[in-house]
Amino acid sequence: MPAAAALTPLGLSALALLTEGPMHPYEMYQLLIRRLKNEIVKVRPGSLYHAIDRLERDGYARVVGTDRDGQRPERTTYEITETGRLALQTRVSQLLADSPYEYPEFALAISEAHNLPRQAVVQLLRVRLADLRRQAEEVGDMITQKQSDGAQRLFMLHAEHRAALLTAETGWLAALIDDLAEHRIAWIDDPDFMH
Amino acid sequence: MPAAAALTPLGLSALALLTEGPMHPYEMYQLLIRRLKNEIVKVRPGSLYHAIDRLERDGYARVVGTDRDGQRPERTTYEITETGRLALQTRVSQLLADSPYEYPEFALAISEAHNLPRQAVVQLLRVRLADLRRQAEEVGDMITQKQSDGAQRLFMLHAEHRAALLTAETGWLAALIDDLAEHRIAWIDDPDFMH
DNA sequence: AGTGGAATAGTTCACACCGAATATTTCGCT
DNA sequence: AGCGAAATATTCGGTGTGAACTATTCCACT
Repeated sequence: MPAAAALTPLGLSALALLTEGPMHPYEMYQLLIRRLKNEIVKVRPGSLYHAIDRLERDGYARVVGTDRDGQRPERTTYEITETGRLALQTRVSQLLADSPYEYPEFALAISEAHNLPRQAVVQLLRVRLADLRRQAEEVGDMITQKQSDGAQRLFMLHAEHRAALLTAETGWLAALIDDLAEHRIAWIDDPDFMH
Repeated sequence: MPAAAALTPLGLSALALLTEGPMHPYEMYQLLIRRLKNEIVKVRPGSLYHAIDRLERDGYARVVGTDRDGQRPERTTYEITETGRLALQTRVSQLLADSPYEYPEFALAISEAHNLPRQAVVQLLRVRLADLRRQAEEVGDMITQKQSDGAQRLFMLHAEHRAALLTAETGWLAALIDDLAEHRIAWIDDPDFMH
């Protein structure tokens, strides 16, 4: 077993599912979609099969047999190993304490925004702001709705987190747009801009 | 020229550099590092060369010649094309208005946190909180320092953005840790937890 | 003056991952 | 009978990463 690189997000999610019992890949796919994990990790069939292969290769999961339902393609069922359980907990711990910086593309966009004229930037940011506000509302609704369904708060933490970030981002962005529109920030297309 | 997929972050950065004049890859690398773009995009020599090849393939940049300094490896100099300028502005516009959701790994970590006992989670989150606070302070210092250097605010926007997000995240996290530590959130290892 | 190790200059390559597209079979409907 | 959707899986090209590789310059120490 060579090296075993860190669990990728999808690998981690798959391994977490195996914690609930043996499963075949397509079943994992279904569950991930049904549980909306799709909002938290990017779930694509192709990537999932690859991720599971790696789990096996690294000794975190093993094949417990293949069956077939009628004449449908054959399914391989996997189960988690002890090493797998350990790896899962280890990785979750790591990520909780210190998830690595992720280079949001928007940061890049602002840092290259000077390639566009001020007014264009203002317009574009207004579009973004509207969109962020919509998302914030969506997440907010989702939370209150689940809450009234009596869902455990434990399972809504990620939504709360997202809500907090969205609020901060909309606030900051609204202020920025204002400063830009009111010429409180010098821009490269100002007549008196110099460097 | 087939299709030309969207500029990747590194491709975009490289193209933006070519805006300032013809350059060879290593020079771009140096500049990116010196200007701390490294904090905004992941800059690795290998990826940069690939990214530049793609710029050329897609007609956004073209070779203007190769020279060599003594017996050092030969360098190829590139310049931006008109299509390239257009593509740059188009992509920046897109990203400003609507950068796609990026699946922060921490969200995944919280949503799998129930695989660990409550106290472990509290401990780990305390570590993260300390780290986030450190980062927030760093960014804050960076901003005030550059400000007193008389740097244009235009070039500090990404730092302001990051500061805003860090503040929100530390605030939310501190509250969460409290709620967890004080048992205000039911956890799977509670004696009376049920679902 | 000579030697050897770090730092700089500049690039290439093999491998791993992701994700879109694409099979292939079977079921449920009309 | 026919046809679209579901079930299940694989293939393949694009991208990024880290190591390796070549060649020079700088500098400390003998």
